[in-house]
Formats: sequence, structure tokens, C-alpha cells
Amino acid sequence: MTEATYFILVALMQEPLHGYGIIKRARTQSLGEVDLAVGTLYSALDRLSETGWVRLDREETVNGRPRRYYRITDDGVHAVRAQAARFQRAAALVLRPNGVPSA
Amino acid sequence: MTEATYFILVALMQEPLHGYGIIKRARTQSLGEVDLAVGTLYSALDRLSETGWVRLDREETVNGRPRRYYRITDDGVHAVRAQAARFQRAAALVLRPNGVPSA
DNA sequence: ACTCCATACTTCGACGGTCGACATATGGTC
DNA sequence: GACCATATGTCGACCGTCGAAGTATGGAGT
Repeated sequence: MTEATYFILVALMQEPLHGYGIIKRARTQSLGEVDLAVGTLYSALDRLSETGWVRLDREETVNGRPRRYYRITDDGVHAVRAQAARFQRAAALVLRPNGVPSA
Repeated sequence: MTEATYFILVALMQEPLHGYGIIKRARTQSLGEVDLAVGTLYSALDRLSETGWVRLDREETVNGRPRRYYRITDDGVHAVRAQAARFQRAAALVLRPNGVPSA
């Protein structure tokens, strides 16, 4: 899972959001480190819909223009937790150099 | 920094290694999760040499064939520590949902 | 009024990194 | 003799990221 995908899923863990809302939440949650490009977001959202980690929650019409809200699925929650554990282990290799396999 | 780059740098933190040794160490350190493809490794090593995070340590000749050992630089150590901290924060968003910015 | 910015979705081409195959070579195991 | 581990390197294909352009509204500043 790429970092972009991870932060999209994390953003959706609290509540369903629309595309632009995901970009904003990822930015604040990463303390400004992750700034998703629109191209990255929408293509990632398409991919996530196909894999079933995210699905369309509802569609609103604001000012005559559609606003699509996405919701994370149970599979998505499972995937993001697994990735968090991988990040944790990867970080531990450097931050807590105990238990590092010597070979 | 990509995950491949991260695990290459982590592998080199203990001691200088040659290409194939990096692949093996990354595999054991990641508990089998990261299996660097040769194409990924050598192109990443070229990039890391250019950015100055890694440099050629020494060159041995074994069975008439060259064996190149790479060493991580101080800049490289700094970069990998910074990335470890980012991984830690990313993981904490999911594993310790305290202190998550609400907006 | 006009400009600029934030909000909001979509598409597209360029770019960068990853992957696996191929090439090449030796030594050990089955 | 076949196969695998060791070992370096190149190449094209593929996939994900990026930024720009297009489109559109509402609010703030000049």
C-alpha cells in the first residue's frame, strides 16, 4: 500500500468524506506532510473502489454540482490496520534497535 | 522516500554491504515482507549515490567478478531517522487514535 | 467591477520508481 | 545434469504520482 492510499483510508476512518475533504483531512492529520494531488486522489479512489476498500457512501448536489462522499469498508479498515502495523515495525528497526535480526 | 529506499538504508546502518547482501538483509529485517527486486535495488543505489545518502565503500574481486560494498553516509542516517519518525507518526494515527487532529 | 483564492470534480500526459526477465558466471546440492 | 544460491547489471513494461487545464461557484480584498 502506498503512503497516499494509507492517508486516504485513515482520513475516512472517522467519517465518510468527499474528495476535497479527504485532501484537507490528510493534510491536517499528517501535520502538513502529506498534500495529496488531485490526480493522485481520484485515481487512488477509483482503485480503492475496485479493490473494495472504499465505496461510494452518498451523492449530494451542491450548487448544481455533484459531491461524492466515500466510506471505508470493513476490508479497508482491516487493510489500514495491517499497514499501520507494518509502519510501526519499519520505524522500530531504526528507533528501537533492539530485537533487530542480526543477519 | 519510498519503502525500498528506506529498507536499503536500514540494511546499511549496521555495516557496509554489497548489493545482494542488502537484498538478503532487507528480507530478514522486514521478516520476509520486503523482497527487493534486483532492478529496484541497483537503480535505487544509483539514485542514493547521487543524492549522497550512500557511497561506494570498497570494491572486492571474488571469482574474477567485482563485488561492490556500499556505505550509508551521515546524511543518509539523518534521512532514515527522519523517515522512521514519519512512519511512527503515520502508524500512531491508526494504532493510538489519541491526539488525532479532529479537523 | 475585477482579481484572487478556497471550494469541488474530472481528465490527461509526463515523470519516476518498481518489477521481472534476460544476460552472465561460479559453486554446491540432489 | 539439473537446479538453486550467490552476484552484478540492463531493459522495457507497468503502475502510481504529479501538476496543469478545464469547469464552476462564492467570498474577500482592492
